[in-house]
Formats: sequence, C-alpha cells, structure tokens
Amino acid sequence: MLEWLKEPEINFPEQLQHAGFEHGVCVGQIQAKAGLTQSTVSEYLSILQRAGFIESTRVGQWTYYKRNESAFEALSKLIQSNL
Amino acid sequence: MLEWLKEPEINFPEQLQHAGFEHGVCVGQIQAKAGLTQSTVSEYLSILQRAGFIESTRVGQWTYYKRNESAFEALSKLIQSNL
DNA sequence: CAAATATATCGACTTTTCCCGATATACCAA
DNA sequence: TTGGTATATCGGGAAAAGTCGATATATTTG
Repeated sequence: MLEWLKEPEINFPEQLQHAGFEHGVCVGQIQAKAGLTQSTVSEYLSILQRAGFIESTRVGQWTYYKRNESAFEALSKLIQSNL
Repeated sequence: MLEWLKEPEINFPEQLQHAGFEHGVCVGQIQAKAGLTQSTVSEYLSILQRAGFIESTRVGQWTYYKRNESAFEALSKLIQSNL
C-alpha cells in the first residue's frame, strides 16, 4: 500500500475522475486494489497513520490517505545512525 | 543485540580477557546480556544471520557473531528508494 | 428525518511469531 | 574415549498479529 501511494495516478486511475490526488487516495480505492475486506484495510491504514507513515484528510464521507515522506526519510536515517 | 554489537568493547567487557573482538562476540556473552535462554538467543542470531545482518565465525567451540554493516546501509537505501 | 454510502470500531477466530525446555551436535581436554 | 562446555535444533505452549463479519458512526441526499 505504501508503494502504491507513491504514485497514485498510476496505481489508482479510477479515482482521477471523482477527485484529484491532492489529499491522497480514499479507503475504498485502496481496499479494492488490496483484495482485503473493508475493515481490515481501514484498520491497517489507521495503524500506518498512528505510526506516522501516512496522513489522513476527511472530505465529506471520504477519508483520503497520503504518504508522509518525512517519516520515511527519518526511518532511513534512523537505521543509518542508530541501528 | 544489533546495537550492542556496534560497540563490543563497551557492551561486552567480559569477553576482552578471553578473546578479542576481531570475530565479533560469542553467543554466551550475548545470551547473558539479553536475559533470554540459550536456545532463544541462538535461534535469534541465526535468523539475523540468514537475513544478512550479522556474520558468524566458528572458532573452536565458540561461534562469534559480528555486524555486517553493508546490510544496514542497503536497508537504509532500500527504504529511501523503494519504500 | 430516512435511506444510502463511506469509513471506523468491535469481538472472535486463525495464523504467525516468540520463547522455552529438552535434546542433539561439535569441539576440547584429560 | 569420556566427560565437560558451547552452540544448534526440535517440538510445543503462550503471546501477538492478521483477518474477518457484524455493527457503529459520520456524511450526503432526497
């Protein structure tokens, strides 16, 4: 999922028509692609969010998730320096 | 454990008298510091070895483990570029 | 407000991981 | 070769993570 969210235009072409990608990708799109149930995907995304890897934006009935690149940078540096 | 192996002199002073650190630290020393059973530590180290993060050298009845820094570099870069 | 849609949360079940004791293997010393 | 020490492997029970269906919450539309 994290890799998918790197290139929303390529991985979620469906969404382009309904909304842009400025807030990220909505749960339903990710769920469809993942092939897991709605509840599983929702929980998974919320875990990633708590961990800081993605950010959510609620727009109407949709919740959009997008990557927080700085968290990946930080993880990469953490491995370099602390691990 | 991976952090401990970054500075063997500091984290495993006991071993200094018996052997140097050129081959790393032996399982017994790591086990004592970890506070886990011998079997658990042995298995854990072998997993880290299979994953490429540490290397082992057998010297007599002892197996010494030391870090493989290039694996950490690679992981850090992988997160930067692929994730 | 009622129905429809999108997402979040809950409880239960399954799968995986963690950790242990027991035992096997390898090496050394007498 | 026998006994002692260090490590590895095996089998099983406990803990954690993954996944689901059912249900709750939030929002939009009529």
